[in-house]
Amino acid sequence: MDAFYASVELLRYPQLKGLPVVIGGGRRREDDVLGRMRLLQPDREWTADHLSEIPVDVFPRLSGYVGRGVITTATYAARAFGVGSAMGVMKAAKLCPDAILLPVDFAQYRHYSRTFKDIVLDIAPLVEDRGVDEIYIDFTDVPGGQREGGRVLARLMQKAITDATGLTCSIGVAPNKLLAKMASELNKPNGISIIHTDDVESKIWPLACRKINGIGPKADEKLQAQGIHTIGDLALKERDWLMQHFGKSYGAWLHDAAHGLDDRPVVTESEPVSMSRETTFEKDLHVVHDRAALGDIFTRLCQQVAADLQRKGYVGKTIGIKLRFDNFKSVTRDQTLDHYTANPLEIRQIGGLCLKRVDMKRRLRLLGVRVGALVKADSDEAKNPLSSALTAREPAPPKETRHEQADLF
DNA sequence: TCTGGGGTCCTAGGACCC
DNA sequence: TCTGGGGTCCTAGGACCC
Repeated sequence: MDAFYASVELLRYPQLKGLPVVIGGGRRREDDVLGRMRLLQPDREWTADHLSEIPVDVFPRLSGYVGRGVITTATYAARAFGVGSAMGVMKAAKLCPDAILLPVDFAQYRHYSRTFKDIVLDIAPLVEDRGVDEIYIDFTDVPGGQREGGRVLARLMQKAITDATGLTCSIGVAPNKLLAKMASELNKPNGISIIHTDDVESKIWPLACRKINGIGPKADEKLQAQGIHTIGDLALKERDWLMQHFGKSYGAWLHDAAHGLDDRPVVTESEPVSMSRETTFEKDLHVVHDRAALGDIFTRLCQQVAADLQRKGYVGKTIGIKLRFDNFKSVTRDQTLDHYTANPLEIRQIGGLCLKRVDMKRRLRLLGVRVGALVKADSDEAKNPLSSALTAREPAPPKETRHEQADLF
């Protein structure tokens, strides 16, 4: 298989190029720079067509920020200050107070995401969705896909995307998904990189292990402790040794990944497994003291997740809740029903039972509701969950660990 | 000044069945 | 009489990704 990995770069203000900019935070509508321009210059029109005319000094800075938001992404100039994705905004503000802070705008991202994916689908039909700004493409059977090792097709896509959206796009080309994704990062932004099997030693092995999609902070820490820093270090380790230290499955995968091996297909269709809604409070809430507020938030989350299910046409039979305490420890509880539902009242009721099984001695910072084990609302399974499981047992009743405080919830 | 929200997949133990 | 083994489902937690 030949794979592309393409990701678009979403910064749309040319006047901010080269400046430290972070996107993230949240809950602050006054961050809307177009709104500020309408106030500053009400005599003329300010729409998305005029983004490039907004003076740099009108954009809000990190320094004034108050809240619990995190950074979604940052420009390279901002990263030079040590600011990066997933970092708390308050911490970023300390590192680089003058950086420009842009709010996340999911409605706009969805729009550009759709355009980006539609353009690629027109050119190459086998596309795997990896979130708003990323896709894998299997171009093995695309006519002309092999010209210049894929570079011609990659350039064509880049041009089509930029013409339609004004966005830049980085593309990696390789024999598989693992290498295509790594290739795409070698030449950002708006680059094209091609990696062949023979290039793994020279182009991949010098990279840090973290660059492999699937090695996160925990695995990396463990690898570092073993003196394994680069992918080359990893490739030198015996398969058996890795399996002993990292588990049979993960160890074998590490070994394959370090050698650039990956046989996962590009998956064009998939069904959702779960849907959830969660929220972090502006201030930690106390189960007793803030009982009414928590109850309202909980009800709203149940309504939201039910609406999501109904809008997308799914029902689920595992209802779960998630709590995060003030010490950042999380717990989850769930319960599986003998039928499927997308009913907010039922989700709320079962979720309430799950809550009672949690020991609430600390203040809460997050509450979430999840519905899993999804099937399509119009499927046979949804109408008669026992039809495909005539021998189904009565699920074991959840442990009756009731906690008095939770009753107040 | 800590640490969002929405997901997927894996592991591991216990229940239960054959 | 102290003792199977395989398979699936349920639950909880955690790693990881975008």
